Parts: sequence; C-alpha cells; structure tokens
Amino acid sequence: MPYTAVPAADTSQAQRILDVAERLVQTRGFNGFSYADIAEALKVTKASLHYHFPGKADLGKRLIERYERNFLDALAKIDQQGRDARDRLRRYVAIYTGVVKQDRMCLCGMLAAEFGTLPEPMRADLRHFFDENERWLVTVLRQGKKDKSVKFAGTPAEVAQALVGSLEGAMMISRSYADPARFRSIAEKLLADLGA
Amino acid sequence: MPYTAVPAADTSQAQRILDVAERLVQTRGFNGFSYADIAEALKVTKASLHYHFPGKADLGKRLIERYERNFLDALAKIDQQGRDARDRLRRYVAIYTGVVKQDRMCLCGMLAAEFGTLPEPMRADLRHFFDENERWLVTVLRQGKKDKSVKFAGTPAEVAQALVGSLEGAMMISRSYADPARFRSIAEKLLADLGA
DNA sequence: GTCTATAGGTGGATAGAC
DNA sequence: GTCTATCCACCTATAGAC
Repeated sequence: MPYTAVPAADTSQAQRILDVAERLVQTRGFNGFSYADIAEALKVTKASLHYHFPGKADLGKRLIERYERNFLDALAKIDQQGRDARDRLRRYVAIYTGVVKQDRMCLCGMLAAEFGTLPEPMRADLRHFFDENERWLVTVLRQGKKDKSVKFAGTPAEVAQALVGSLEGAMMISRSYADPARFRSIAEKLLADLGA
Repeated sequence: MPYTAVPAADTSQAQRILDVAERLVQTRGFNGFSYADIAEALKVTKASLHYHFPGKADLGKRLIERYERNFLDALAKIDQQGRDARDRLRRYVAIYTGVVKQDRMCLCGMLAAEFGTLPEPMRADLRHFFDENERWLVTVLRQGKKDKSVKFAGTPAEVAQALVGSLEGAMMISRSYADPARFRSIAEKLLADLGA
C-alpha cells in the first residue's frame, strides 16, 4: 500500500534545516546566525546546507513562506473553532503568547527590525505576512462589531494595524527583560481595551 | 576669555563617530554595520576608530548612553513646555514621529530586537532606557488622570508599558513599508484612545 | 590622533570526490 | 545528499611608526 491520502509529515533534511534556522532567526536575528550554527546543531557540514539552500537569501525566503503558511493555518483553525469575534481575538493573541513562552520573537517581527539589510527577495514576502495578518484581523473586527463581542473606535484597518504593531513591539521589548509576564500583561490590556 | 559657562557643542571626533554609528544602528542594526562603514563615512581608517572606541561593545554602550541622555533631555524640555498631560503625551509621541521621518528606527527598539546577540554590557543600559521612558510616562499619566486631560483603564504602569511597546512596534513595521504615514496613523489612534 | 600593516578569525559560497 | 578542501571577502582588533 504505497499510497497515503495524507502524506507523512515532512521530516526531510530541508525541514530540519528550516526548523533550526527558524529558531536562530527568532532568537538572534537574520544577521545574528550563520550556516555554521545550523551545521553544528544538525551535525552536518556547511557544504551540505548549501545543497538544500544555495544562498542565505533563499533560506530566508523559504523561512518566511513556511512561517506564514503555518500562521495562516493556525488562523484557519481559529475560524473553525472560534465562537465569536471576542474568542477569535483571544486565540489570535494566544499564538503570540506561545511564541513568547519559547523565548522567541515573532520571525517576521524580527525580520522587520532588520529590514534595512534584508535581501530584496525577502522584503515583499515579509510585507505579505503582515498584510495577511491585518486582512484576517479586519474580518474578525468587523464581525465583532456586528455581534457586539468587540468594541473599538476608528476603522477596522486602523485597529488591525495598531494591534499587530503593539503585539510585535511588546514581544520585542519583553525579550529584553526575559519576562514573558511583561508581554502577557500588555496583551491582556490590549484585549481589555477591545472589550475582549 | 577662555572661560565659557556653557561649553561649546562637542564636535570632537568621538562625537562624529557616534553620530555615524547611531545612524547605522538605527537603519541597519548593531549586527548590520561594521567599523569599515564608519571609517568610510568619515574618511578615516578603521584603526583610528579603535583609538576612540577600543571594541564594538564599548561603542554600543556609549551609543545607548548618549541616546538616553538626549532622550531624557527632550523629556525634560517637555516638562518645561508641556501645558497639560495631554499636550505632554502628544509631544512625547512627536519625538517618535521625528525618528520615523528620518527613516530610522528608535536606537533602543532596534537593539531590543537584537537583544539575544548583544554584548552583556549593553543589556542593562538598554533596559534602563525603557525603564526611564516608562517612569516618565507614569508621571504624565498620573497627572493626566488628575487634570482629566487623559483617560485610560488599568494602572499607569500598564498603560506606559503598552504605549512604549506599541510605538516601538509600529515604528518597526512601518519601516517595512517605507511609509511614515503608517506610523502616524497608528500613533494618532493610540493618542485618541487616551483621549489625547 | 591617525596612519600602515597585519594578525587571526569567521562569513557565505563552490568544486569535486564519494 | 553529504563529505573534504578550499576560496576570498570581510570582520574585529592590535602593533608600532609618524
């Protein structure tokens, strides 16, 4: 029975490389790690990494694309499970909280800080991640206005942009204090201000 | 008349080096520039930079200290000129807007993202910057509650932390869009939510 | 204070054997 | 697909002349 309707989880070397690189970017930044760091973690040589990802820009681009895919999958799951807009917003923030608990920064938030040095191919992908985040939030905020589970002033787009910025910034600063509680406190306040 | 009550503005080479390095950190990050970049901008050799700042960690530490000093000076000026808390908060946000207009990130916001790779001597200084920001904001928020020029839910400390995080995050993401208007829109919303 | 010269290390990347 | 070996550019940093 060689056929499987659902392909097995991809545990290829390329995925393992992305796993390690993702953690490194989220903790040290794109300019804060090297192929040597990945090689050591996986006990392989740098040369073998270049077989899977010819250049660092390729690796970075693939990192963003995978991260966005996983993120959007999580949002789709929220759309299935979330009861009302209030609940969906809380689950959205919970994604960020999970990242902070791992002592990581959001991959794309980190890259946004390094935007000035990013290879061009990564830049458009990065903006796309934030655009998709805000698009999803706008939908939820509109829903929340209708079902009255969320309240806010201004347009949904303004609120969505402010919320993404606030969450990313709070993550970033909290890391300087090695204190996830600092992030949670701010996140809770942001939700409270939305009546959520 | 060799004596001057107010010393002339320090235009020493050390200051010029800090000026260039500051811009580089704010646009490219601490891991995104080198002594060579400074040397080229000032038309000197790398070796002469090491005379003023033996190591990059020294340079980074001095950068934070000078940035904080200038920032706190600006806050002191606000304390003198600001009419009520509302006005002071608006002037505070205007400092950030000025940075964004120069296509820069806040020096300390940028360093916060890179926290995981920062030399130890820089870390405590970085936290001190944010602590002082929040301390000032707490004072203003308390005043605002009293004079009723500002309104908010939660404790002044919570609001201060959220505000700093939101402003830093909004700056960071706006830079990915090369669009200062994006930051201004978010900043205006943050002020509006405070009734300011 | 600034220079030339250089050390010693690490960066990303490639050729070619296995 | 992974290895050894190697390249060259760049990094931070230092010694010593001027």
